[in-house]
Amino acid sequence: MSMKAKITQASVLLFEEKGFSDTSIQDIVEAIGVTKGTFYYYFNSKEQLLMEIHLEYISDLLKRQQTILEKDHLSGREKLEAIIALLIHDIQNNGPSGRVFFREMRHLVEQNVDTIETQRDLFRLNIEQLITDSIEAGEFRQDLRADIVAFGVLGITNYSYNWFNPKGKMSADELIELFSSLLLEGIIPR
Amino acid sequence: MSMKAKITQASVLLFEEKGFSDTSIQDIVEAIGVTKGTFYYYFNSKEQLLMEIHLEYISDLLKRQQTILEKDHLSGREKLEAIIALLIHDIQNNGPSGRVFFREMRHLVEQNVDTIETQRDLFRLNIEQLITDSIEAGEFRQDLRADIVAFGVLGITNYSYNWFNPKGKMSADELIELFSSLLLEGIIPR
DNA sequence: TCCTTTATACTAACCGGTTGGTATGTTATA
DNA sequence: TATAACATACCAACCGGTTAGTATAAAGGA
Repeated sequence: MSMKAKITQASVLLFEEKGFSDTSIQDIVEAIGVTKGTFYYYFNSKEQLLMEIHLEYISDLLKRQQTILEKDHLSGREKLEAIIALLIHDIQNNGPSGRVFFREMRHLVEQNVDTIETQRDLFRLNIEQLITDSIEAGEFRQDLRADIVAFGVLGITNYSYNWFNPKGKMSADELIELFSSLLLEGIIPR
Repeated sequence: MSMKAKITQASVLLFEEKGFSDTSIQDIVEAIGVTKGTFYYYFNSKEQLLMEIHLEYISDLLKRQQTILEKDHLSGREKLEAIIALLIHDIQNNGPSGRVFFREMRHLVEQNVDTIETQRDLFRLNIEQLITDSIEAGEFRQDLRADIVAFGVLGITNYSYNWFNPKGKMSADELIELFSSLLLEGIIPR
């Protein structure tokens, strides 16, 4: 693994554990056995490192969301389930990055916040569009508000980053099935 | 308002805006025009201040949840809707405190984290129990897992702290109705 | 009632320690 | 030998917390 990737990986773990502000660059370089000179050879600032972590996280999610949305043979329901699965599986593979993404965005400079928020909003608006289309197609309830449903889906999945342990008794696939069933079928018996 | 209350209020707003670690005690006392000595007259440490903010927030929510659960004439559905309303309305009244609660708990010392987590878990387990009872009573779907539904309800509502603006076009009451409908009836038409 | 004591509510000044960042020096590799 | 990849040493600024001291008010005794 390249030194830059080592620095990034160690940073994510430390940022997750202690937060961005309480993690010093000294902490980061000590974790991988180098010195501050090395850090500033690869990054111009602590903030730039945080920005790269954010960009990597959200652009990866957007790319994978896009491949789901392009699968025209899938129904709206199947696409929605696939996006839920994308996010829940991501806890397993990218949990630390996700938690840093949700918690530490405020420490980016304003321009970078704008960039990240635009991409984050795009992910949400893609879900909203999927729901709008499915409502129009008659597959989803006519009286739903697509924006609120999108926020609901994201709320359920993103909150899981805070409690779901993929190594626990319940597997990611079970959780995906349960959340999909809850959202699609509702709590009240049919 | 007492000086201690002033300090707490100013702190919540600053913690929300800049985060706990990036808010210095100097920032807090400057916001209300006193000096650091005043701060340490009322608090033993910055951490103690954070703990009091946390305690006030969660104990208030628990108390109000309890009054809902005690209303025996309400159905499970009505109780669940009342708890959703409790949390959404709280964004309006206690948004800053809520965001500080969700984001800054890690900065408490271990013993205090335990205390807060126990109360936070109690809030969730109360919802879980309500759902378990309603499933057994046949009011809710038999194939639901109460724990997952509780996490789902909390995910949807707590995530709203991050995006819902009570002063925007949509009112809190509208949002409560939309979320209740989504969770209870589901996305797929009946 | 007067005077002493004590409590309250602060202020100003300071301390040891840490921070992000920089300037410069050294080493390995191609 | 030139450049990439580091290490070393350092700085000015800032941090949470402490301390000594002060003005005002309340309480208590002769």
